[in-house]
Amino acid sequence: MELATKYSPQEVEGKWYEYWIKNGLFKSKPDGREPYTIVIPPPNVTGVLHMGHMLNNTIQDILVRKARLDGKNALWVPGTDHASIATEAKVVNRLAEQGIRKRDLTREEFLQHAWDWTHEHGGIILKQLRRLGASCDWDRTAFTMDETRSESVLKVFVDLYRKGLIYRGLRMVNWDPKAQTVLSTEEVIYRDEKSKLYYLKYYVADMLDQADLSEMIAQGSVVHRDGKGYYAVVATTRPETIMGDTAMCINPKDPKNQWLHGKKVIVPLVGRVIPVIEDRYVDIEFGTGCLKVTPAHDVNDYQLGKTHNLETIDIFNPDGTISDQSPLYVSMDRMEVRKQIAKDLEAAGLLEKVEDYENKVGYSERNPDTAVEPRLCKQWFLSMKHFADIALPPVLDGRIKFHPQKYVTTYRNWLENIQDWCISRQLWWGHRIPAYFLPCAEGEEEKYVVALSEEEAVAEAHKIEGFEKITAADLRRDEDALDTWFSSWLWPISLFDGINNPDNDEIKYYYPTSDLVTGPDIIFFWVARMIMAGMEYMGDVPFRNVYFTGIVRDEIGRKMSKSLGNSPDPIELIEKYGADGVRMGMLLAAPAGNDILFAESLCEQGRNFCNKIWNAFRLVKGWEAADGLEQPEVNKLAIRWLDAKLRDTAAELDDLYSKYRLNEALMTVFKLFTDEFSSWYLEMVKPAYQHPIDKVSYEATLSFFDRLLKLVHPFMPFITEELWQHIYERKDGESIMTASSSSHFTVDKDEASFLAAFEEVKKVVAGVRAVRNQKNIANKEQLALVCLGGNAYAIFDAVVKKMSNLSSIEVCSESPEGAVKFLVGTSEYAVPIGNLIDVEAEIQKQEAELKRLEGFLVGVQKKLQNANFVAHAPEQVVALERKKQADAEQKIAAIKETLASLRK
RNA sequence: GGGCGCUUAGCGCAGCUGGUUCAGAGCAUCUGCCUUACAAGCAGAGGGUCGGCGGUUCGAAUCCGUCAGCGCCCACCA
Repeated sequence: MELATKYSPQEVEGKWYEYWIKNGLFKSKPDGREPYTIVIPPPNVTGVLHMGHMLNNTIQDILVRKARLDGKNALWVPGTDHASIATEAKVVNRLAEQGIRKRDLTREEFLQHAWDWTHEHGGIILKQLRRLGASCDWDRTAFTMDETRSESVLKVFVDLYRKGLIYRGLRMVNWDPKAQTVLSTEEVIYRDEKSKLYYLKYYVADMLDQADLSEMIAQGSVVHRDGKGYYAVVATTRPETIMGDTAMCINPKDPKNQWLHGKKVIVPLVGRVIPVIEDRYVDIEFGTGCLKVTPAHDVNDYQLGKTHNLETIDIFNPDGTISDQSPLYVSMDRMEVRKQIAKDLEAAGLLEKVEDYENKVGYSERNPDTAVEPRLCKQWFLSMKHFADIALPPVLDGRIKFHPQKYVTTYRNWLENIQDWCISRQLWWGHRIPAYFLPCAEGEEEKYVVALSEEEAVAEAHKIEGFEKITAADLRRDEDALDTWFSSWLWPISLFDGINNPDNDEIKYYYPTSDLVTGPDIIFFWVARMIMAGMEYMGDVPFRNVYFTGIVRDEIGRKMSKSLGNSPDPIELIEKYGADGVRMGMLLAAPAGNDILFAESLCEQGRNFCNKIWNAFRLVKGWEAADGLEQPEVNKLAIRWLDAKLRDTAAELDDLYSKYRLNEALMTVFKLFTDEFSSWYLEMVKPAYQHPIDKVSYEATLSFFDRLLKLVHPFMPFITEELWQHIYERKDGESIMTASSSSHFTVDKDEASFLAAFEEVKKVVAGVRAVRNQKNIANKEQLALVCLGGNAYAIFDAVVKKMSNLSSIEVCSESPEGAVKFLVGTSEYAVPIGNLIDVEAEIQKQEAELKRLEGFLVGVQKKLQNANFVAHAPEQVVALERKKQADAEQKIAAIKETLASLRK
């Protein structure tokens, strides 16, 4: 086979991916083996692959391929999420482009558009994942809104309702005026914002008794007055909400505002007279200590309103414009009103001052430009106390491990302060809430039943007094859909149909899954809730380990985003560097939990590594194996060494995998291949040009290559499959993916010391090479090596000779003339180079080394002279220091001798 | 305001319960090589008072305190 000098992924990747699919190598079904299961964090069905997915899915694929190689029954289940709010927004936008407004469509028509869009764009992302090499069992591809999953969601809703954990209630919720739906508290993102603090004048409506007032002032009241009368000053960041003011509040303990006690004030511009109420909630220090109370539009004000029985005036429409409940600015946008009202207040002399102010404003996670509006509405909630109680223990006691562990604290804090989960959304794209309202008269309290189907709902309704005769036509199903996460939280269960069919073989075999790989940004949205659902419905954790990846950023640490244009297209990267190269690039910079600063140059490194592997293969495959040839000594040593080295490294890798230190595992594999295998082993056994290699060494090399490819495979599936198929004749359907490899590697004592000795030998070789480098002696030119006073590693002479290109290795007690000397440990070596030697330079070098060693010796001696050290430190440590001292002294003596001879 | 984490070579990082190989590998840099596997390569080399200060200890990158800088999460101060 003729091989190009460069690996070309384009010719290889598609071929093997097809082969894997054709042979059903990604498939899994329950059997007697140990299962290893990952469920994919389902990407948005209409999404496209971005760098975050690349990282996340590369990691999952590495884990699943490793498990497969270890002989486990590995399953990675793919699927997509309907992403209710995001997808609905996309569909609405697309319709808008076509001049269609959502509100002009019926629910059915709209859903038809949404499904069209889903079918058109859906699953693109899954196709892209194939390019990456993702070894998912595609036959199992699921969708959060497919039949099985939908049925599961509704069942769970009904079940939780019947358990009393789902309730419907009037609450202050977060409203996204753009998407026109309510959001959960987790979907609101608070950002610091530079804004203004407006100081508004609220004139006092009552007549003031001058005597009282004087006394108040004497007691510390701070009174404001101008030509139009007495007034209070209220500081607010939201002047546009004054139309909803129904009270002003002061702290009863605030002396400055005592004069307002029991009075009434007039809302500026609006003219409405509102009472001054008192509540300890008000911060005396903030602003003037006067708070305007708008119960309809602020969570705290709502609480105050409830306590003090205030009227609630909702001045906003769902789209964020001013409603007709307001006397002013009707149908203007709230943000416009803020600007306008400031001007109008100013003009009316009702604005005392404006200050710059920094505060936090909540934005919609899905519409980051839209400020969320607190709004009072009736919604469905899931009571969370119970779930927090069942979800906390498994994480605290280690049944679920977080990597990195620090997220345990985050998790706990959230659960301990959990709020009820608002699960209804005013959207159509999603699972429609299975609640049916019964007919009722205007103003009467709503009545409803919750049931899986309309028939059931009718039956349920019949049980209610007064509704015994009701028919399906009388029922009105709730228009709202469920929060997307209300389906995702069932994912590890619903993928195996564990809700509908709790005792089926699949759920029993695959649940709990093994590892979950996801970002810390959805720890509350998803991870925590899956644990809740798992504990509630399976009585067991949904996964054993959670690997939190970092956020993919660009080289200078900015988050990758479309608007910044700093996010490379993953598919283009794959085309440029090959999937294996990109996978390596992603992982190189990705320690668990740290953000990764992605740079294309990392993919280059990956591509280069592919070439390295490719070329090593070219070399080996180019050899001609000769039968009767005697095996050189150096080959025997090399083989013995690499065999041990491979087992040793494989053990190290297993350890790294078990700790999810995948980037370190990759680095270990990388060094194993480039340094140990290519630079050392291959160079040792490599026959002279156009000479054959002995059969034994050849076979050994092939088997080493085979073993190495398996170690590399989880990281770089394509190139490893390609080469693995070429090492030996393989049967059709065979694959490196499932090639057996013992997973327990050990190195005995003898081998360990052999490995250690070899490391010393490498230093000798490096020493000779350094001499060549300094003296500009070509590699072709043979040198001689003299071991002064003895050769501790004589059995490795063949190695040293070949790797340093030596004519001879001799043991002498004296250094020959004109030699450069170097030390490895305490052994001294000399390389005679005749008249090439530069005596002056050599003296300088040796003197520098002498100085360093003498300094080191002083340090060690100080330590040993310290009676406390000798008395307190463990014996071993003291012995070690003594050895250091002896070694240093020996080295110093050797250098002094060298210097003396140089100076002769 | 509360909580968590980080600060080690130019860069991004590893250094587990304090003491062998503790100051490390990778990339980048520099030097020399187009040595018939690979120049997308090979062989060498340089580079850090482990954020500052204080403490515990015979001994601290490692433990404790404190300060500074950075980051993340949570929280109803308008």
